[in-house]
Amino acid sequence: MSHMGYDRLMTLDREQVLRSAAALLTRKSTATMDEVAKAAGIGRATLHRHFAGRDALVKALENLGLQEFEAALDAARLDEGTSEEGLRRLIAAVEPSAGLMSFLVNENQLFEGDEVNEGWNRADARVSAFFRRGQERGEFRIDLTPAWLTEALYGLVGTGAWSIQAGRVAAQDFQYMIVELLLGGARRSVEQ
Amino acid sequence: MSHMGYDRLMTLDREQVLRSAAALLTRKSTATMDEVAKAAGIGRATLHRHFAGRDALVKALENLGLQEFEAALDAARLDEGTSEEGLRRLIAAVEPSAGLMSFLVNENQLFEGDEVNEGWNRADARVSAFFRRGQERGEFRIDLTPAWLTEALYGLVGTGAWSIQAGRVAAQDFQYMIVELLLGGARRSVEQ
DNA sequence: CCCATGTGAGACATTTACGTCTCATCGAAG
DNA sequence: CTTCGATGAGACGTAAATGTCTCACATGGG
Repeated sequence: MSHMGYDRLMTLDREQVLRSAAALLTRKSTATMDEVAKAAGIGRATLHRHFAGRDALVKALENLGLQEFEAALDAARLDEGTSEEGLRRLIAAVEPSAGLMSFLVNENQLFEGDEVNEGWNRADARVSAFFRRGQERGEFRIDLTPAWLTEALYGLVGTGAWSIQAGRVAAQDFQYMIVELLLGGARRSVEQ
Repeated sequence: MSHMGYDRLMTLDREQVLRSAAALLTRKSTATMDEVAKAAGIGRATLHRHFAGRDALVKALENLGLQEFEAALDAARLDEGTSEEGLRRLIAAVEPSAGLMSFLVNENQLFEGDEVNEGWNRADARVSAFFRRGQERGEFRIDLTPAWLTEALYGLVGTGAWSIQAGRVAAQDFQYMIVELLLGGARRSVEQ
């Protein structure tokens, strides 16, 4: 077997290339195909053999990110236990993909009407439904819309990933920082 | 008088060009100089007369954003009243510049070691000091570092601006969404 | 009325990244 | 050993954006 058009099965090579591309593009979203290739330790020609062009590469990254995020949603088992427990599991499951998600969150500005977007709409719906469920259970406040909480979750994950990457916060605090801020906010409450 | 090198005084023309450039680049960070010019309703040549090149344009935007953010910090009078009141004033004061800040937050990834960065370090220090002061007063929880709260504030402002721009949340909710999430989080607390 | 300044339109050369191609090499399977 | 396939290096041609330049126009002041 070798590399083929289908993207369901992907060789380890292809996956590793995507990994390093994600790591690079997270830091420098305008990186050249040549830089991407060098970062992956392969030649530019080989990169083009794997991905028809830059668009194809970005689309592959979107698919990978979406795939990982949906896997995280599955792994988080959002409907088990309290909403807080579900959220903690989700952030924990998402942490390995945070860098990639950070890139995609900032990049998705450009894309519209793609079929990829449909996939993200599904994921968004799952997150949004999770927050709504939490509201209905009385575990989440109802004056913040599920849509906003969803966006805020993405934003905080991206910010967290970038802050760690920039060395401004400690990597080990990723989950705690995000979950605690998202759940409890900065205000010091009596019940704590 | 005409346009001159100094940037402290700037003609209304220059300022308006920067405004529209910010509005465009917030939506499409890779917009062409030609697109920026057309968005500003001027010719590409004129744009180049005002700003030596794309780098100069971006740097001018950074200066404008920094200037506006520092003005917002001043206007917020962070040391008056409770920390919560200060934060509310800051978010309110920052709202008009949220789009520009959203652009800069995502763009600043690239720049390092500039003199602009020094300006942002000053601003960061002010925000961070504000959170630290709130902690010392017992108004903010101490298990979230001032550095992280600062980053989260930037991230949430950017996310809020983008979410509104994308039509996913209502513009009128900007301040409330950010302040309430940043302060109180999503958890429904007994005391409310 | 005339002139000076700023402007828009567009031509032009340059740069840069892209995408394609060729060719020599390396490695593994037969 | 031989052969087939994938790779790296690099040489192209191409497309797009940039930055500079010229020129005609228009507007406003002297």
